[in-house]
Amino acid sequence: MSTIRGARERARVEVTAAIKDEARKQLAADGAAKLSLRAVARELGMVSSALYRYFPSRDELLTALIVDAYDAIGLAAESAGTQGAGEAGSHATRWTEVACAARSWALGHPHEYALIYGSPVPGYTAPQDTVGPASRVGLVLIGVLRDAHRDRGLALPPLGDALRPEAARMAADLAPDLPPEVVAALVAAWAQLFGLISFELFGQFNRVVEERELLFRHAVRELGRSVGLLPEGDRPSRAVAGAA
Amino acid sequence: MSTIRGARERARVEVTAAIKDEARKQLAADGAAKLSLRAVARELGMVSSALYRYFPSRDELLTALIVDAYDAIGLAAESAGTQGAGEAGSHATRWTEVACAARSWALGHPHEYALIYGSPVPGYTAPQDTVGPASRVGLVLIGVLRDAHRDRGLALPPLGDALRPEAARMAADLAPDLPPEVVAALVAAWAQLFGLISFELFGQFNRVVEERELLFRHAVRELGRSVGLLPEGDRPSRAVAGAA
DNA sequence: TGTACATCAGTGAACGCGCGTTCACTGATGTAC
DNA sequence: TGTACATCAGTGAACGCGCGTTCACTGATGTAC
Repeated sequence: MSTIRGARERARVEVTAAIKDEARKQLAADGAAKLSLRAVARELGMVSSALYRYFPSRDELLTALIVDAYDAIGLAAESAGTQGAGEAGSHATRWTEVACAARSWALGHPHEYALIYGSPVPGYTAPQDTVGPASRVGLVLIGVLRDAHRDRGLALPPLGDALRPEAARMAADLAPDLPPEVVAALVAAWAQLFGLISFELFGQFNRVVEERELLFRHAVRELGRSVGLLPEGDRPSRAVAGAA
Repeated sequence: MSTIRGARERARVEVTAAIKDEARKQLAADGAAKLSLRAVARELGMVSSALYRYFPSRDELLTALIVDAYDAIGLAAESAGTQGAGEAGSHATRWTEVACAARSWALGHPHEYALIYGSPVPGYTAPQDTVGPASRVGLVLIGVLRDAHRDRGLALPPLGDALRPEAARMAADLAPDLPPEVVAALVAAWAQLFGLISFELFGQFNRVVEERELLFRHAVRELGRSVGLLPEGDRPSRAVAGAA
């Protein structure tokens, strides 16, 4: 699997990584639209046509960067989500930690974040390879709610008639063990979480919000409430039956 | 003010509009990064250098499009917000209507939306002219809450110590007549609203959400609750004193 | 009302630039016998 | 262990393209007297 056979293969892995690193550097400097194979090659001391041994086109390089970015923010969320996964009663805290991990990664990698959560790159359509990595953060959030539901149930009022079938469909797709109203709220909260991050990163909070981390934590705590999580210490008022 | 003196001035206004229209068309076709003065001129049957009589540079043209886009979505929100502004008890409905108007405009003008709420255009820094228009949607939301607060008060638990000073500062800046906890919740809700719209527009809901309008309306209703609005018919459980 | 002058929209050529991609090639590394 | 061959990373030149911006110019529209 991860064993590398010869010097040639080893070199290939290293050069591929170097290309992506340099491309990421240029992404950070000029944004995705200005990412240029020629510039990457130049900086690496190669001739531009040499890159075609590693990526068949500029778009494929972009795709690789997108997949890496989804994986990176997904990994950040996952490690924040598994820490303290055992301690009961801290589900709201875990929820917040996951959200904060996503935000921290975004602040540390603004252009990579823009690549995946900003406007789609013109003329570029994301291939199938990206859908798995793209869902990792969402899966972590689902995991937190699953644990919370198992341990103490999630308190959320039932849905109106209109949304009920769609919520049931989404629940069947994403998390059959969670109540549909929780899944509907979760999908919305997922989008809203990235709304908070994007507004901060893309400058909409300039001259409006100063203490951005404080506001973020507050909003995320409320988002947790909106999916049925209760802050530590509270007990659900109308607990839904939870397994185990 | 709006009187146009001579034929020359009239022509200038018309050509300026034609340039912006064509630029918007190209924006819709290829995205902001590919917007090209030469292509716009070509399509208009002019020589590229002629555009410099109207816009001193590509960036200035982009700025004009950005301002127009903010104004357009702002106007959409405003007209949704003033309809039914008189009818008491319908504040939650107005809130939802404003949000739906923003979403509708975004769905109808996806590339202009991406221009203002997507990743910042590389190498482009928004000048001062954009900050006024950029705040119009937010101001409409503030207006709805102001009316709701005047009519029946807004029910929201007090803030924790950490966020209180920042909330007070934001309230003083944005809406001195609203309680700080409402202003803090509103700023977050504002970002979250656009998170919902952006996820839908930028494709994150592909293969996840089918009934997007239903989910949006549901989430927006809950967002209204998060800023202290209560759906029609409900009375606030712990009404904060409202003026008038 | 008529004339001299100023303003300004639009032209056309040019500058200098960087881009993605193809292709025939060289020479080093790996493989099969 | 040694040799013949296949693989493949990297070269260098070239193709064809579009871009933003400048500049001296022409000719029509507007203005002052």
